[in-house]
Amino acid sequence: MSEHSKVIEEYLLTLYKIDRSGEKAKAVTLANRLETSPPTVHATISRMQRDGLVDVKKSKVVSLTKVGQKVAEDIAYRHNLSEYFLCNTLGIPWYEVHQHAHLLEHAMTPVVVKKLAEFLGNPEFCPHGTPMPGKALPENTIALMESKPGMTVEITMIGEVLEDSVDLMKILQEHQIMPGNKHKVVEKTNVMRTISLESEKGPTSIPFHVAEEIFVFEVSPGKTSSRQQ
Amino acid sequence: MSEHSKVIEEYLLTLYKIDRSGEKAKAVTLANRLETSPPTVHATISRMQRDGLVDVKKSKVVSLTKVGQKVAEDIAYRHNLSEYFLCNTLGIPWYEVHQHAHLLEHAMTPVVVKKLAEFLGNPEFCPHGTPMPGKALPENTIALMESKPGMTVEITMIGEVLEDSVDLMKILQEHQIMPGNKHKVVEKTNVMRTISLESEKGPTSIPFHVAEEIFVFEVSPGKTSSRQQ
DNA sequence: GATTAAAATTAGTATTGACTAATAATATTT
DNA sequence: AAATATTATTAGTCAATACTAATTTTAATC
Repeated sequence: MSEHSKVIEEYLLTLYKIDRSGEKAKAVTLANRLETSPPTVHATISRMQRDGLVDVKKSKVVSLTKVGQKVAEDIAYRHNLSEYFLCNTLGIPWYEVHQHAHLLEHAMTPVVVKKLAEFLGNPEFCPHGTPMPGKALPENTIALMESKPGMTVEITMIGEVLEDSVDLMKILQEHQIMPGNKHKVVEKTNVMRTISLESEKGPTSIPFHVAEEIFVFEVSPGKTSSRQQ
Repeated sequence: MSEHSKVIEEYLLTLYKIDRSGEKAKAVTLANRLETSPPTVHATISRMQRDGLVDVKKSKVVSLTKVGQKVAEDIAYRHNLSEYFLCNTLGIPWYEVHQHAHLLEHAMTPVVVKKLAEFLGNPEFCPHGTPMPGKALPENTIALMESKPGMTVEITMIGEVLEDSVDLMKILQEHQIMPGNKHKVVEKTNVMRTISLESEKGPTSIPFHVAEEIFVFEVSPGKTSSRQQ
């Protein structure tokens, strides 16, 4: 069946995430994301191509084949399920579950996946709001970057690129920038390149580059959350 | 700290189990247990020696160093904890948890181990009755092989070598040969090379070579279990 | 279009972990 | 002790995954 090494699974997952964020995956991107050298990426992608997991176009864009996509979704599901479990069952801090899930995702047999999903009640989102493969974010979801001052927004998802930095995640948690929470967009300053938010817990300043990776939808100020974690 | 590959962790765990069962580990033993070739074992043991994980005596007996022992206990703990979780929390059948734990044991960070142990209430035995490193079996535990007809025995542990065969484990489960259950030793026939047991659930015949790996202690027929799983 | 910057690739190495075939060293048995 | 069987080891390969340094190709900018 699908007996892929940890390394190959990492490549598949990364390609899946890049694709889902709408970008085009080239070897450089992979080298940066996977923190490895371009020659290594080259060799690994060649092997994956040989094994029918990816296609490489003449434009050098790497994309998942049907098979690769299937496997990648499986890994993404295992990752998100692990995060949900670590966060909601074991009580491991929200800001660090990604790190631990990173290992677990490669060590779950189909039986474990199935039984764990049942145990958790088949969650549809990971603790950072990422939908399980097949599921989508609310239709009216936009990047925080696109929001306008005056709006009240509810966080839907913290982009996966942000999850890699535990320090940043810690700060987001401190300021309650977490799925389901509401914040008012106060100001957007091009000079400081930040967006100022305000919630019951106090004010926060989000740099533009981070705001690109935080996803929200507009709500009327008083409404309660429409999504449950 | 301890960044060991899956392969090295497997070797360490196997050495730990061999040692605990009182045997001496030689290269052949490892080759059989790990289902790999003698030259591979030779090369791997050399690397482990180089890295201070094992000692090899002139008699060719391989033993864990202090460091190796420490790491091995850690892996054994992760394995047993995983089994307990898979069995008691997820409800995966007793006879197959070993297989799944085999993968998970290499993918748990210290934080996950700590939090999972807390969640499970710090269990002291795996579902097969193997004590966590540091814990011991009841003092009066003997191999089923050593029991005498007429005795009523309570199962304490199914030896780890047996866990590798799902088919055998299934049979043991069907006959309720599981930790905590009581059976009467009916007969021990050298001709058939089996031990006949009887419990409320019916009679069972255990081949000698299996009886060597099942551990029990004698109880008075009516008594209730002295150990909880 | 020429120059420069960026990306891709090739060449050359290393380590881990695996194998087979052949040989050397121990044990075991007769 | 000699013959046999078992173990251990060496030699020679191979694939996966990594690296650096050098080169080629492609893209971007002047």
